[in-house]
Amino acid sequence: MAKEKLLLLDGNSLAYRAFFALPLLANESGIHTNAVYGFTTMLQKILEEEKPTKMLVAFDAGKTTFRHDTFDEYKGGRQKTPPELSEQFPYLRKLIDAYQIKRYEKELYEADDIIGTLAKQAQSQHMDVIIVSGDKDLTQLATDQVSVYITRKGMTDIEKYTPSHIEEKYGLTPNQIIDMKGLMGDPSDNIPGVPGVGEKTAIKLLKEYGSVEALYEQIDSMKQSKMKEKLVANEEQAKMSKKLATIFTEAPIDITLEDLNYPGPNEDNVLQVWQELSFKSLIEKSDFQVEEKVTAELAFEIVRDVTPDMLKDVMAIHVELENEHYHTCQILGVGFSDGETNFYVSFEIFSNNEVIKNWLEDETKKKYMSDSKAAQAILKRLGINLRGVEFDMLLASYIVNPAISGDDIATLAREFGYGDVQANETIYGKGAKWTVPAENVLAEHVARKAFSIWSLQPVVEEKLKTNEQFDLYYDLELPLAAILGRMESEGIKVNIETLEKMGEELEQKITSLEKEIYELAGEKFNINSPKQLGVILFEKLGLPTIKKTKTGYSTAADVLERLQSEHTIVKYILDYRQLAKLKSTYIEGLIKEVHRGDSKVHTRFQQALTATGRLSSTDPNLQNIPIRLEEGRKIRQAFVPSNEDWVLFAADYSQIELRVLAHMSNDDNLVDAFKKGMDIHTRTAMDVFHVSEDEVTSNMRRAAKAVNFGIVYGISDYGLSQNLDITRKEAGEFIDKYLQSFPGVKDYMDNIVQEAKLKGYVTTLLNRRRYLPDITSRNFNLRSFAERTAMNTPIQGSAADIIKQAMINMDARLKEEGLKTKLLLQVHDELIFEAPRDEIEILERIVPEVMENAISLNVPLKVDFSYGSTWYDAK
DNA sequence: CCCATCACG
DNA sequence: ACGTACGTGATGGGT
Repeated sequence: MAKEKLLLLDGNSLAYRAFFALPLLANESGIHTNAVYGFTTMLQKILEEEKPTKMLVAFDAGKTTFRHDTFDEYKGGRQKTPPELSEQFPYLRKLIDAYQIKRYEKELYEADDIIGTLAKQAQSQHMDVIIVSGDKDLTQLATDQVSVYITRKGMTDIEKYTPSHIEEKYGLTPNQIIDMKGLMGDPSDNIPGVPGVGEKTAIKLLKEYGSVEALYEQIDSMKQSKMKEKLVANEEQAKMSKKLATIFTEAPIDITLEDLNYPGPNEDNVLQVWQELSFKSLIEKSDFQVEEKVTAELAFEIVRDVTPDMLKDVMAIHVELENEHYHTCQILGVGFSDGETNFYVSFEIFSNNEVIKNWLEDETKKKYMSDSKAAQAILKRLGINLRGVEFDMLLASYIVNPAISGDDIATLAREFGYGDVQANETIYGKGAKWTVPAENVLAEHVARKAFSIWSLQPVVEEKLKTNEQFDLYYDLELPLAAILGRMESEGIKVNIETLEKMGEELEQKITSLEKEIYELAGEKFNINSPKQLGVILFEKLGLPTIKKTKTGYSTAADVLERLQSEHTIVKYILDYRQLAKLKSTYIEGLIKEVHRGDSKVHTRFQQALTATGRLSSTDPNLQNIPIRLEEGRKIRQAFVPSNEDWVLFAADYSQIELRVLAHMSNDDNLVDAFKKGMDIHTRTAMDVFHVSEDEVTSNMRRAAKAVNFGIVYGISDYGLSQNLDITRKEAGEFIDKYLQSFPGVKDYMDNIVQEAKLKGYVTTLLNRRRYLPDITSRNFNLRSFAERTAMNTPIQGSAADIIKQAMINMDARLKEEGLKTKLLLQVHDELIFEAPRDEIEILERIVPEVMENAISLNVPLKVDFSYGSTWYDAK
C-alpha cells in the first residue's frame, strides 16, 4: 500500500494571508472574494503537487483559548476582523466542503494546536505530513516527516520549511523556533517577549545557549551588558512568551486520522461555488468536468401537434435562437412550461401552427419569458405579433442587479437558485465547434429554460417587491422592451450609394495622406499599428514622449495634438486617423449591416447591459454616429426616412444631467440658474470666476463647461487638469470655487458617497440600483473609482429613467393622436423619429411637451428639436 | 482574445 | 503616496 500523506491547512491564517496579499476583489453581487480566491489558487497548486491521501482544514474557534489562562492579553490589541473578510468565511467553508475536505475547529484551541496534535499522531503512524499556513510559528512542528509550507506573496508562492531549511535559514532546530519567539515576542499575537530582543539577537543567543531555559540557567556567567539586564528583568515574561508560542500537541480533539481520508473534489460543487463567486479564470483553466446529470429529472415531451388545451392562460415560453443576432438568425425550437407540463416544439411545427400563433397574439394569454424583445422581433419576421408578455426574466434580473451577467438563462437561473439549466456553451459548444445537438438534447435544454423561467418568476418578482423596484420593472422596463422591439424591427433606412460615394472620396484622401506620411517618415509602415507608428515617431523622428501605455508609446490623439508643432507628419497622421476611422467603421462597417431586403439597418438595443440603466446599441451601434466634426457628420446624410416626403425629426434634452443634479442636490444656486433659463456654463463661469455675465470670456465658459462635466463624472482634480491641460493645483482651485458657489452640490456629493458606503449601493430617481462593493476598499484606486461612480450613477441613471419614461409616454401619445410618426432611435438624451411632413406641426407641439413632462423635477426640463430630409439635416 | 484607439452621450 | 475623469461599441493590430 502506498504511503499515506496527510495535508493539514491552517484555515484562518491562510484566509488572512490571502485577504491582505490580494486586492479586494468582489463578484457582481458585491461579495468580496479575494481571500477565498487566494485560498483556492493555493489549494489547487498544493493538491496538484502533493496529491495527499488525507486532508484537514483547521479553524480557530471563538475568541478565548486556553492561552488566555496564561496571559489574558494574548492576541490583545488585535484589530477586529474586517467585515470584508468575515463575510468570506461562509464561502470558504462551502468551498472546502465542495472539495470534500474535512474541516475542524475546537473550543478553546487554535488551529495551530489541532494541526500540531494531528501532525504528531500521523507521525507516530509513519505518515508523511505537510502543514500549510501563512504563519511561520507553525515551522516549530517541522521534523523529518513533517514539512511546513508557508505561503509567500500572492499565495501560490510557497516556502518549504524542513528541519534542514530551518537550519540553513536561521541556524536553529525547529524546536528552537519556539525559544526564538519567546525571546523576540510577536506583536501580532501580543506576545511580549524580551523588549529590545529581535530576531538577530534571539538567534545569536540560542546558538550560544540552546534554549530559553538553558540561557537563564547560565545567565550569571553572561558578561555584564544592557542586554543581560533586559534578559534578567524579563525572565518571567520570556518564559511565559515561550509557553504562549508553543503549539500544544495533545489537544483533546474528537476527530481521528481515519476521518480525514480525502476522496478528491466534487467537481460539480466546486464549479458551482466558483460560479457563485465569479472565479471565471479558474473555471476556464480547470479541467473539472460537470458531472452527468446531478440535475433533477425534468419530465418533458417533444410535441408534434399543439392543441388549444395545451396552451394555458399563464405560461412560460422560451424561443431558442441560433445566436444573439435575432434580426437575422433562425429559431431552433420553442419550449413551454406551466410548472406541471413541459414541452418542446420544433421550429418547423411551431412556424406552421395557427393555434400557437393565435395564443401568442392573444393579449389575455400571459407569457413568462426571458428577453421577450428578441422573441418579439424574430416572431415579427414570421408575421406574428407577440402580445401579453407578463414577465421577462432578463429585465427583472437586470433591475435586481444590473451587474448580473446577462444573456444566458442558465446564468440568470443559477443566480436565483435554480441550477439545472445547462449553459448554452455546454449544449452547443463554442466558436467553430458550435453545432446543434440531437433533438432530444435540444428539446430538454429548451424545456428546462422554460421551466426555470416559470419556477423563478415568483422568486424574482418577490425580490423586486422587497427592493421596491417592481414598478420600475413592470411599468417602465417591461413596456419599454416592446417599444424598443418595434423600433428595431422598423429599422432606419440607409442610402448605400451615398455611403459608397463618400467612401470613394475618403479613399482618395487617405491614399494621398499615406503618401505624405511615408515620405516624411522616409519609409513605408502600417500607420494603423500604434506599435509601428510609435517606433517611427519616437525613435526614428525623435519626438518627445509625453505618455506611455502598458505596451509602449502612446500615440493617442491628445498626445499627437501636443506634438503637432514638433513635426509636420503629426498633423497628417491625425487626419489619416480621422478619415481611416470614418471609412472602416462608418462607411464599410455600416454598409455591412444594411439589410438587403429593405435597405435598412436594424440595430439591437441592449436593455439589460449597462451599469447605469442606459441602453446600448449594437450591430450597428447607432448611438455613436459622428457629429462633432463636419467630415464625420456628413455620414448622417446617408440616414434617410423610409418613405418619400417624410422627414427625420430629432428632439434632445438640453443639459439633462445637470438638471437632474440640480434636482437631486436641490442646490439653490443651480436650481435658480435653471429656473431662470440661463446658459448653465456661462452661469457657472460667472460664479467660479466672480464676474458678471458680459465679462465671461469664451475661455472662461470653456473651463466652466469642463468643470460641469467633471462634476457629473465625479470630480477629480487630475481628471479636470487633463481635460483642460492645466496643472492639478489650478484644477483643484476651480473645483473648490465651484463647490463654494454650489454648496448644495458639495453636500449631495458627500452624502451620496456616505450613503453608498452605508447601503452598498446607490439609486436613481426611479429606484434603479447599482451595487458598489469597492466603496469600502482599502485600495485607493478601487475606492476612488467607486466613489466617483457613486456620484455619477444616480445622475446618469436618472437621466436614463427620464428618457425611458418619455419613450413610453411618447409611444402612447402617438397612438392617441393616431399619427403615422414612428420612433426609430434613442441616443441617451435624444429621440429620433421619422414622420410624414404633415405631422411635423403636431410633433413640434407634442414631442417637447411629452419629453419635458416625462418626470417632474424641481427644475424645468428643456427639449430642443429639429427635422430634415436626412439625419444630417435634422440639426 | 486583449489592447489601443476613437466614435458617441 | 496612491494614479483617475462617467457610460458605451467597433475596428485593426498583435500575441
